[in-house]
Amino acid sequence: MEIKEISQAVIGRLPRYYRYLGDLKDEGVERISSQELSELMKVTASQIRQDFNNFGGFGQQGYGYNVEYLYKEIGKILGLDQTHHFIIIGAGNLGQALGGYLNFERRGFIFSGMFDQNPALIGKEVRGVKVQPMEEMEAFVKNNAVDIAVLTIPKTGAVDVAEKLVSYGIKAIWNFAHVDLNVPEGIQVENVHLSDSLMKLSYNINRYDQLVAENQ
Amino acid sequence: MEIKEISQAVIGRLPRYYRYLGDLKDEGVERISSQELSELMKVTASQIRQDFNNFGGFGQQGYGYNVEYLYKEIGKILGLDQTHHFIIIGAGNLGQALGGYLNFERRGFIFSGMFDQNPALIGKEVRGVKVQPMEEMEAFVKNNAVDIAVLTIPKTGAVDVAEKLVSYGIKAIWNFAHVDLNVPEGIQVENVHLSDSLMKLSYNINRYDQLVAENQ
DNA sequence: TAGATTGTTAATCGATTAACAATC
DNA sequence: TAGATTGTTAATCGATTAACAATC
Repeated sequence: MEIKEISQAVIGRLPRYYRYLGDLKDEGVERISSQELSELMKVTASQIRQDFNNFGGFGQQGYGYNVEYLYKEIGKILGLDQTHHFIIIGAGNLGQALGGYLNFERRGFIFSGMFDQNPALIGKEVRGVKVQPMEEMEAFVKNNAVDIAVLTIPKTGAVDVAEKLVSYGIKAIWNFAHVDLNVPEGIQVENVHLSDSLMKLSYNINRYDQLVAENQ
Repeated sequence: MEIKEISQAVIGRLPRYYRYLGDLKDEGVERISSQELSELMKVTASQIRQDFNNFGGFGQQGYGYNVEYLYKEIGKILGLDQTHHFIIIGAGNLGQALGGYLNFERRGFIFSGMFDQNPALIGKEVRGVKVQPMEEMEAFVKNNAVDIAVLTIPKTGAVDVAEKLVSYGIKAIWNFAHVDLNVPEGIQVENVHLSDSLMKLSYNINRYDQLVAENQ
């Protein structure tokens, strides 16, 4: 089977579709047209149809889309029908928050290990998982089929830790450290740079204030 | 002064420029050309020059850009020369992590209040700020010139709380709740949907696995 | 002045939207 | 069959890249 390259713009929209379809499913809605969904989600119907058609036709002319079927298919595309094991490096508040988040488990992401440098945190438990010293990381990754590493450590050291994780065989890094990692091709990285996000917000506040000041 | 509308694509790149320039400044680098910066950041020099020119010329032909000047200018564009007061709604681990993050303060974001529904958390202190009951929110926002509300509560209730915050006069919401808020024009919202981000990562892992399987 | 590098215009590329034929 | 709505092609729009004249 040939796999067409799908743009990250499309991929980025899939989780939102998935969320809306999940809600509709829970409300007992059986079918929906691209038009109805477009009004709900405030995007164009055209975009919805284009997006879905990247993966082959999920709908039916004259009918629309079956909500439950579409929901499941998008889940499959996102790989949510598969199980991934993740570990968290950095057992501070953010690491604990992510470790404690039950919804990840529901989507197939299994929280299986947690590591920290700080001796004071070793042994602490988050949702049944004990914090281990960094020295245990290598053996743990290799023995437990860990796919994903979540980096919730300060930016100093993040690049080094990432490099080590890759050498241990990790496939993907969810990076909360405020630094760009440099990983080999084939290792997936998803950055969550919280302060970048806050700065964008700050820009938009300012921009709006200026706009208002101007039109007075 | 006329203000040109800048695309969010450009705005989204500014924090990253800001970070690199800050690092260069700390390393004592005085000037940099778009070419050098492009190699460092792995973007095209053309894009760098286009981006900066949205805000007027920051460079000098034959010389390049003065690092410190450019750093400061981007900071101003992002509104980091101004002070914003923020409160956090939801004093769980994520809320505590964000409240405890010192770097925000350095950028002009002052953590000034924290609220939660859960009586067990009331009175708890995060970086000198005491958790207050939700009933205190209205008076606090009105009396303390709070600009930004950070929503770290479950998605149930988030829409309601956001609506209330807007009625109290908040300007912007940094939304960590996994739901789309519906706010009036002029209220800035920046969503951080963590599970969406994790799903994208999951997609890319899968995609790469398939690619490898195919080419075997 | 010559060399370097920006600022800016033009060309290209990709993503979004519109339109409509296919088909349920 | 007629009406509805998809799948898909074509048109438009916006963002990125290339090219080069301006200028330090």
